Amino acid sequence: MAATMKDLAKRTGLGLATISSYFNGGNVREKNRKKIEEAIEELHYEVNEVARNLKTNATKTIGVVIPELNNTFCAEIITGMEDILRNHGYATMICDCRTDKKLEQEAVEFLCRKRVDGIINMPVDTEGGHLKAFQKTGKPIVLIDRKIQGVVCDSVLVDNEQAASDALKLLYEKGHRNIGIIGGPEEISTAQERMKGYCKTMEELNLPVRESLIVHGDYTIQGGVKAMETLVQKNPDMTAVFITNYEMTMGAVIGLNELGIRIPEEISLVGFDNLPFARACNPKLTIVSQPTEKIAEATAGIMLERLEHAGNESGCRTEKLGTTIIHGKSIAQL
Amino acid sequence: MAATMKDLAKRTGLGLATISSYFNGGNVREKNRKKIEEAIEELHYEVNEVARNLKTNATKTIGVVIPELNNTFCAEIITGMEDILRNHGYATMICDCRTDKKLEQEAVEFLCRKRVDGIINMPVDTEGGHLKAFQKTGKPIVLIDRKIQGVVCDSVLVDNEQAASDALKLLYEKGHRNIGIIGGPEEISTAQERMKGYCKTMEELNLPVRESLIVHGDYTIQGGVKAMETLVQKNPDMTAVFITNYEMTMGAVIGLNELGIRIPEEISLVGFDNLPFARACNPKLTIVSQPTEKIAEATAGIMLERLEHAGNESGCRTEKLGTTIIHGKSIAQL
DNA sequence: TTGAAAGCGCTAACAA
DNA sequence: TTGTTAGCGCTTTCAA
Repeated sequence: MAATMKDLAKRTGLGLATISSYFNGGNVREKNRKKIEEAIEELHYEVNEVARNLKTNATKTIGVVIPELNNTFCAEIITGMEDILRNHGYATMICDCRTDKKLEQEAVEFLCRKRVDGIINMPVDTEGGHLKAFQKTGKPIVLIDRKIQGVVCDSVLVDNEQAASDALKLLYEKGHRNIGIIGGPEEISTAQERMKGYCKTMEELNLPVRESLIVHGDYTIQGGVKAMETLVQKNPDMTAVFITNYEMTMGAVIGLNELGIRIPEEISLVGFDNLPFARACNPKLTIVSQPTEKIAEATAGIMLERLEHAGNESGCRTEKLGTTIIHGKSIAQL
Repeated sequence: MAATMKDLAKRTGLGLATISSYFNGGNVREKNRKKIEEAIEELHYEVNEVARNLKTNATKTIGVVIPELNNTFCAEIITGMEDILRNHGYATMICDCRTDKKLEQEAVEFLCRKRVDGIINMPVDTEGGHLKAFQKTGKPIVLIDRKIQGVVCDSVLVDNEQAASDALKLLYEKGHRNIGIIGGPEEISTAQERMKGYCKTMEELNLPVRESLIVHGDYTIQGGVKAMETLVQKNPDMTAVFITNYEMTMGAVIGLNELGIRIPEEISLVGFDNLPFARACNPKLTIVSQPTEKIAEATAGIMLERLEHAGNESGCRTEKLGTTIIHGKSIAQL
């Protein structure tokens, strides 16, 4: 068994409180400090956080529930958040729910039992029922990327409507009029917003919003491949496509390559996310880039504020971040 | 404050032991079972794992320490492991040490204080000093992907030498003789083995191992770009390059594209990892593919066995898995 | 089958 | 500055 504070006390002849005080930054006489440090060394003592957490009723751990860890967008955000939270003394417990509502619900319950101090969630269940029980504990919840109906809490979002609008206008300026879109799952707010941005901007530009130019993918690579095939087949006059997430962008490129359709000579493309991939494509892809680093900072920032100024219930904050377009060579000038 | 078992006891008029028994699958009279369930409902009771963990001296949590979460190879393995471990009742605590030895050491210490039941590590520090203290606790450690010197424990590896050899032979068969390699950091065992496979196979094939054909990259995208630039500049007669990890493969493709060098007409390529990326390249990349799913299964499997048959010290197991070549169109027939 | 009580390792209030 | 002590929420003996 590992050494305990009691062992340290016995070894040094000091009281438990002195030992505890040593670990919690209290005043300990220099001589005793030395004694304690020697004992720690000899006994290979390591604080037992489990016991500490039980006593202090705080775990210094934040639960993170995401749809898919194996997804660059998620991974980048998590990497950034973990870094910031760790630097503030908070650990991170990541649960990948594999885009499954039931697993998501289980993940939240699990984290609840683990008594995490807060939850960061990129939600799969758009109703938000999975968060209700946790919210009753009064601990903070921060939502990222996607809005949900039923839960009142902080969130960090991206201006998806504007992002889509920017992409469309860019294609328009280059002379494109028959512009297809590969949208996402209809129940996800980001997909709705990007689609709305497309439709609104098409109308603004006096372009007809034709049914056949709209395909709903499922945010996966294979979904992107299929969606591109459908678009190409249905729209012989289409000159450009806007793809609304990274996986489907990859899929769209695969689809075009496999159909032997040249980018941008035959079809122009505006993709989404993942700069290195865009750069590695030949020709380089023009993409809408989401500010993952800023999302991470904003999310961690809000969480830390809630944790450190608990009780300071200042209504719920919503941070909305802008996207940028990274120019490649995947748009032909018509 | 959240409800406790005491509250349930009070509410139902039962003793603490009965409540505990209910949660731990013991025999509880049907009538009391009902009462307890009602009380749980009313009080929104959730087991406090922190307290349970303190008492049972087990957290049912596995620490995972990796160099970079935002790396498909790592992310895929973790996703697979997490799934298996969760299905066996174990949670996962992931620490991304950002390829930093100091952070890696801190991560292990942190997990130690958190009293995780075991650690899975893709090591950055090849000396293994960071694991020494944890190993003294007698809890299991499973290493993935990379060997280290000082620590005797289970590991799950890939046959990197064979992987490199396969790639080389494939290029040789297609008529290539001046074959460059973009290797990894010299201290990492996977990089050493892949390099060894390259050198040995070149000799076997009676090809001179020329200094100028060997570049050591740093396993990053930008490193791949630079390495490819160097290789091309130094070797006008080089017809093919073998790249030894995914990030550098991406970098190599970017480098060639930016130099305006055509694949495979001017330079043939064998890359590493990430099938979707290879498929999205134009032309499709031929790659060495590592069995991430199998690595995940093997690692989780060994860990679970150690956890469930603790004390059954059967020496250390080393699992070595094979790679496969996925054929694309990035090799020219000379 | 159930209840009473001890104790896991720690923190913190209080007393010295 | 240090020691004593209670108790965080749970599991687990032991008795009933």
